[in-house]
Amino acid sequence: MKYHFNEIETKWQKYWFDNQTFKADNNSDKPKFYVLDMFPYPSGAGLHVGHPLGYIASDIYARYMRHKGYNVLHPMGYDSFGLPAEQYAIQTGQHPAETTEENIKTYRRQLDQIGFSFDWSREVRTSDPNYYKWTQWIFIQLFESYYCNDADQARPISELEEVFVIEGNSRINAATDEDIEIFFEEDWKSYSEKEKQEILAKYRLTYLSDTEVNWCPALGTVLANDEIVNGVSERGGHPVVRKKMKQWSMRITAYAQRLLDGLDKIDWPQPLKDSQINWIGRSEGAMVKFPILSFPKGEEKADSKNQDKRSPGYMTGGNNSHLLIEKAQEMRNNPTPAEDALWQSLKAKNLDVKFRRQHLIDDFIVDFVCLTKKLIIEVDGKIHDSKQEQDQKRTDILNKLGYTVIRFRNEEVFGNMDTVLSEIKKNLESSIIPPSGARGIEVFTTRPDTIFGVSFMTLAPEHELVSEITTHEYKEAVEKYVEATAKRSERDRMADVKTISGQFTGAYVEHPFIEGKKIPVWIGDYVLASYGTGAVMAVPCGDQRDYDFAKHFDIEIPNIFQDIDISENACEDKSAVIANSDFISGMPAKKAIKRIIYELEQKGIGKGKINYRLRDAVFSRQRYWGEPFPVYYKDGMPQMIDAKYLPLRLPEVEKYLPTEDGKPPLGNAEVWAWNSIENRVVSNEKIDNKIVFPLELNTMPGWAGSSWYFNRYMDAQNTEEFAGKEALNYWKDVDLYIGGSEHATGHLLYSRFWQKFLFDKGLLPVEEYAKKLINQGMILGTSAFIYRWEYENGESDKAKKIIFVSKTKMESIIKERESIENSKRGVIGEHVDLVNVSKNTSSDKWSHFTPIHADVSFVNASNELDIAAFKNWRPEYKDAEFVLEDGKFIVGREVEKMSKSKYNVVNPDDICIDYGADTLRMYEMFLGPLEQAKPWNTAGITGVHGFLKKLWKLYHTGENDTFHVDSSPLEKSGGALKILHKTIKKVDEDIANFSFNTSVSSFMIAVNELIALKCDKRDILEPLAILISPYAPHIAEELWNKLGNDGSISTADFPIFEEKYLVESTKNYPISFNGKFRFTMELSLDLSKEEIEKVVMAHEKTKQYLAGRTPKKVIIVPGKIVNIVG
RNA sequence: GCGGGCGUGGUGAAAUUGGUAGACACGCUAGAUUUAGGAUCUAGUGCCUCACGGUGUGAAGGUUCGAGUCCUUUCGCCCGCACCA
Repeated sequence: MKYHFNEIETKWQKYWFDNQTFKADNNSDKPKFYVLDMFPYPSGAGLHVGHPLGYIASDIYARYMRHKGYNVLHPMGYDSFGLPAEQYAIQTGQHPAETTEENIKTYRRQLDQIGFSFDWSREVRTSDPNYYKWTQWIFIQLFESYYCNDADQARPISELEEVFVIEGNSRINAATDEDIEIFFEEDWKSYSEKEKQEILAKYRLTYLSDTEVNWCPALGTVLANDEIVNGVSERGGHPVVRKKMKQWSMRITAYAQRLLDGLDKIDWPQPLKDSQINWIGRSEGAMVKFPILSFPKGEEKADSKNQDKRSPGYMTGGNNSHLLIEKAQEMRNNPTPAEDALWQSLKAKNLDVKFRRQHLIDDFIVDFVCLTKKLIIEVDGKIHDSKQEQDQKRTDILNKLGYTVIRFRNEEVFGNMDTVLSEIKKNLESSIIPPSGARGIEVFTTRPDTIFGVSFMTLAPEHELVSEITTHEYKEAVEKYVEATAKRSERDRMADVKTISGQFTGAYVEHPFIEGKKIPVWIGDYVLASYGTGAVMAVPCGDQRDYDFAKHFDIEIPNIFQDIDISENACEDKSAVIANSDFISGMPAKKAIKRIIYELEQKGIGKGKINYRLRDAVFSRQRYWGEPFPVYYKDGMPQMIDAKYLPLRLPEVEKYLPTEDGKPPLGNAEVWAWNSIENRVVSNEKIDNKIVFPLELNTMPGWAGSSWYFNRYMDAQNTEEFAGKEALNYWKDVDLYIGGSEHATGHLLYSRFWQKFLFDKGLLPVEEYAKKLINQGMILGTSAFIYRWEYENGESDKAKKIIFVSKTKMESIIKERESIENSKRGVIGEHVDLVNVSKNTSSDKWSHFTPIHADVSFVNASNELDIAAFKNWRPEYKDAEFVLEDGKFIVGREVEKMSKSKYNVVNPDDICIDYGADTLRMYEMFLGPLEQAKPWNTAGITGVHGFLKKLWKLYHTGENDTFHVDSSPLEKSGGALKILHKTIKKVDEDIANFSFNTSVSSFMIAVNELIALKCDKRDILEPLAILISPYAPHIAEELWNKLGNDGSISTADFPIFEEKYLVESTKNYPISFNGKFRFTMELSLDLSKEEIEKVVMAHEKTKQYLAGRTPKKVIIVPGKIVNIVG
């Protein structure tokens, strides 16, 4: 009986479907095992032969684990929101849902045909409202949460509101926007509802913010960085501008450390971990604040009498100075009687120091301050009795900034000015803190130990302080520079690393440890606004970029390294000893860093800080085909739709393009407003901003739905929860996840973030969702090229025939041409005559060959082109001429990514028809290691197909090749048993190591050997069928059935390896001389070293190879090798 | 520049702890069989050499009785990040 794979495969696929063979139960006595594949985006092109590679591997694993007695969850679904369906909709008007539905049907048919053991009852589709309902729900949970750094977990936002009412935000340690300001309970109470919401947004784990995006007006959409090439759109080459847009962001940065720490707990490939580590980009260092010495507005009056002799003042105000400065002026002009009295006294008494009144310190207006001594004097009226607590907080903050605050009551000032003054004097004496303002430039540095080597400071041109600190003199130059950099795209700036550019601002900061040392502040585009604080302390002797900058602009380069020459290059070596650095001189970097951080913290001007490269993730897309946000806008502020009313379904639109005024496609929807009373979507006409409000027009990005789908599989039909507690606790996490490494810093990072968040909320039992992950390598295509002869020398190409030249011939023409070139004969070779091309007599202008992709389906295994098929492919090739070699046309081959445009796609459907699914499965595994990229070559498939035929034959040794096994008990002859157990052992090990390619080999070896033995024993062939069943399930089911078993083979117990069948009594020892193998000797394994030596030395070949010499040494490793040295 | 991975026949690749390099296949060669084959079977196939033998895992060193495997240097290819302070 022949191996009719098509019949067998259809039969068993139907059986599995009818019997729900692979439906997993959420309740079982068996241990659980969860095998997951990355679900595909169902594209219109269908699956090619590369896609199922990972699915086959995971299916083998899942089937193997079922044999091993596990309750296996092996689901599949579709990541069905996405761009191609939307673009197709723009072109054709067909609803993306319809296209997607069609594509899914194709996918399902293709997947079924390969015989996967998926539990389809748990299928998920991200575009299904029953699914995205829960994606929206998770979004709401994120909105209602903030990240508490003290508890190191996400907490409800309502907690914050409770604290704000009682004591403001000064004691909250949370992950927030950078520009968070301190406020007190009175402030909170005085804020409007909108202001409160604006503040809370800075804490929420998802928030709206103005984000710079790449806007392409011609395409009417935002583009991702990788969709832009050389400043224009990849598609169509339209210009792209940077534009600020209100976008949803995810505060993934809150989880940076935990995302890093979690990697230690999971068995994922190291390269993938490395790229996540790299992406998160943790660096340890310090924040240092350099006080600004400048001529800021207001301060420059300090010495207005003599413009040339202006001395720098200290900018001590905080970030809100611009709001407070007028008020301070007003207060200066209208002092209270007590303030006025004290002011007069302070001026009159010569205290040797300068006092300022109503001065800005951070975001406070203090009554009097001596900046050089950092002493603040406050004069309070009665009103302050009721505000003591608030005053204390203000004092605390000022103390933190290094100021001493002393407080007098109005009565004291009027009653006894002398006592007040002597008190002030006393404080001035004791205070020896050097001057420093609250206003300063903060920098992040990983090398705080090099702080004494700072000779300038560089700000990113976009830094917010640039406009404030630039002096009059440099204003024009700075503005010009800022404008010039703004014009260049981020990409240009990054690509152009070599050009050094920058501009001095005229401003100075003061060195934190060297009193009075002025450090010039520059701007330069080598500093990125988006990393750290957007400012660097430049240490030219310790950083090459700073060094180059300093050299270029002729800035001093102080050397702070002991015995290191920095005349040519900076020294970035951390092992250098610090010198010329006051209290850290002589220390190695590590110690110096510790000390500096300690000192910075003591002085309140800096602290140890861990900085991350990771940015918050922009979560808005200006697309139609994605999850709608469950958000409407009231007074411009986002409001969440109550979870009860989810899903918020995608509205119908007429056009899938953005609107003419640049709104996202959902702006075309006519019924897209939220009635907050009836809690339903209503027509836009009803918007009154009282009850009916506009809905969000953006949709969620592709990674929203894929960030939690693995949890949904555990309880895919649940309508009450995103997944039930019981199911979640049973399946817990993925035991094996297989997918591509291209998702390393996308899906695989975002999904870990969501998992951790949901874990924090107590909604999930584990913090990492996938214990083990394998990246399958890409299967590459083998493109076929044919070589087109290109005419030159001015003759009209169009009039000429299209001529293709067979590969070897083409190569020999080129070779010949080279030799002609070399000999400068200028005569063309005979091959050109053969193709009737007029001879080129000028040797400097050769015609040449252009390789053209030919569809691989026109090419056979011997690289011969089916010329007739090729001519029919394209009308322009109809009359083409072909120059053959030995009567054949041979194509060139090259390995490339499999893609439609390269005509090298191999369809699994064709393989299944020609060779069967079992052959496809085994061949894909046989190609090479799972994790490695490898080219597809259909020609090689015959080896695996032949193997399956041999396997079939092994069970069909009856008359006329009918099914036959010998069920009589096995005789003693251990040969077959040894083969079986050797194979069991190998397959067990290989599956444990995900080395599927080698187990296919061992099956081949086993079958070859069993055929040689003419083995027909049931005791061998039955376990063999189970062994092969994970790899080739259809043929295994058929054989299992023929062996007389009922039901599916899929849960048959996997054969158990027994060592006893492999025990050998002898070993064929390799005998080496000086490490060189010469011959073998069959010896008993019972022999001792001495006995082996004796036998080997007595062997005549040994004598022959020794040729009379006496060996110096004989190495004997029992059971392994004999090596004779001498 | 930084981080990671990989270099073994004509091709895809094997080689648990260092112990007979190239298993298993493809391809190729020869033969058998068949009306024919892209079917089946047999034998051979790293390279050099008629052979004896020599040589061989990108290259060069080293450790070792013994190295594809360990160490150092170096070259090439691929992937990720990229002025990250």
